[in-house]
Amino acid sequence: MGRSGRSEKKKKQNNNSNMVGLGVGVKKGPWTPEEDRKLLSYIQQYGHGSWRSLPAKAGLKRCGKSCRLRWTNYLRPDIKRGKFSLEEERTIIQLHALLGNRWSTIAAHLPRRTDNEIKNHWNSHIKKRMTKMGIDPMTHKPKSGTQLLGSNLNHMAQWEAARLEAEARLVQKPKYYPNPPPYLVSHSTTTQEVHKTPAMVPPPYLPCLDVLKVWQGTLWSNYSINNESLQSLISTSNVSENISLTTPTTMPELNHVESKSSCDQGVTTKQNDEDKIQMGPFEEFEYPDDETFINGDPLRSPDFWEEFVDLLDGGWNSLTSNLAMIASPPASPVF
DNA sequence: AAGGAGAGCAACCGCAGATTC
DNA sequence: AGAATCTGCGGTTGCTCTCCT
Repeated sequence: MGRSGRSEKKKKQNNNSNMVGLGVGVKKGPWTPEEDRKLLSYIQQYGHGSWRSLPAKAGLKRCGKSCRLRWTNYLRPDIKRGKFSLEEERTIIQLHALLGNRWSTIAAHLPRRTDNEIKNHWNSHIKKRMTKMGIDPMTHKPKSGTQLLGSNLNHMAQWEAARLEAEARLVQKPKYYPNPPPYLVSHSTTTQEVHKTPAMVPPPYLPCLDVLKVWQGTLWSNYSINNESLQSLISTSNVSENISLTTPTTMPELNHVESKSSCDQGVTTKQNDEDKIQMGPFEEFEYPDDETFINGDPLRSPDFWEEFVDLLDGGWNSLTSNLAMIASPPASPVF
C-alpha cells in the first residue's frame, strides 16, 4: 500500500480530523480500570455507534480513537489473550509468507486474536527467532539465498494472497450481527436493547483456507502425526458459497490433527448446516500427542529450517497438482 | 541492593480508503 | 463532484517488568 502519493490537502484534512477531540483535557496513556469500566458499560448498553461522540457520552476524557483502540484490542469480550499456541504461530508464519505485514488480514484468520497482538507477537518473538535461525523474516527465505518459490509458484502465492485477503474482508465485513452475543443478551432486557447493542462478535463459522490447509498439510506432514490418505474435499465454507473465489473444490482432506487447527475452526467438510462446527476457542486445541509434538516442535528444531524451503516448495507443488484437477484459475485474481 | 539492558506489550501517530454531506 | 469526516491499518514509541551484572 503506497502512501507516498498522499496530497498536502489530504494531510491537512487528516490532521484536522485527528485533532478533533484532542484538545485540552483529553487524556492519553494507559487506561485505568475505571475508564475501562465506563467504556465497557457504555458499549454494552448502547453499542459504540460513532466513536467520535462516544467519549463524551460515556463520560470519558479520551478521544474516540483511543476508545476504539482500547475496545478492539483489549475490552472486546471475544478476544483471546495470552500465549500463542504453536498452531497459531505456524498459521501466522504461513500467512505472513503469503501476505506480508497485513496484520488485519492475518488476524481475520486467527479467531479471537487482534491484529495488534499478532503484530506484537511477530515483532517480539517470531521475527527474532527466525532471524536467529538464519531465516529472513520478511522474505521467509534462508539468508543463504535459496529461492523459495519459482516464478509460477510466486504467481500462485500472489493469487492465494489475494484470495486470503478477500476472505478476510468477507469475515470482517459484517461488523454487526443480527443475533447479539450471549454476553450482551444477558445484559439486555428488551428486544429494543438488543438491537441497539451492536457489538462485534465473531461470525458463526470462519471461512476455510483450503489452499493454506493443503499447503499446511504438506508442510507439517513430517511433524503432525499420520497424515491420512488424501481424500477429496468439498469446501462448504461461507466464502465458497457466497462469493466466487475460484477456490479449488477438490482438495485433500486433512487428518484429524489439522482438522482441529486454527484455520479449520468453524468449517466442515459436510454440507449439512447442522454439521457445521461452531467456532471454538483455541484453548480447546489439542495435539494428539502433545509432549512428542512439543519436543519435536519444528519451530524450535534446528532441522526444521533446513527443510523449510523444500517443504514450502512441496506445499506449492501439492497445490499446483490439485489445482490442475480443476479448471485453471484466472490469469490474475479479480475480486 | 542498585542500576543498566533487553523484552514484551499497550497505546499512540500518521496515513489512506470509505463514507457522508 | 468534491470536501469533510469517519474508520481502520501498519509502524512506532515509550512504559513496565524481568533478568543480569
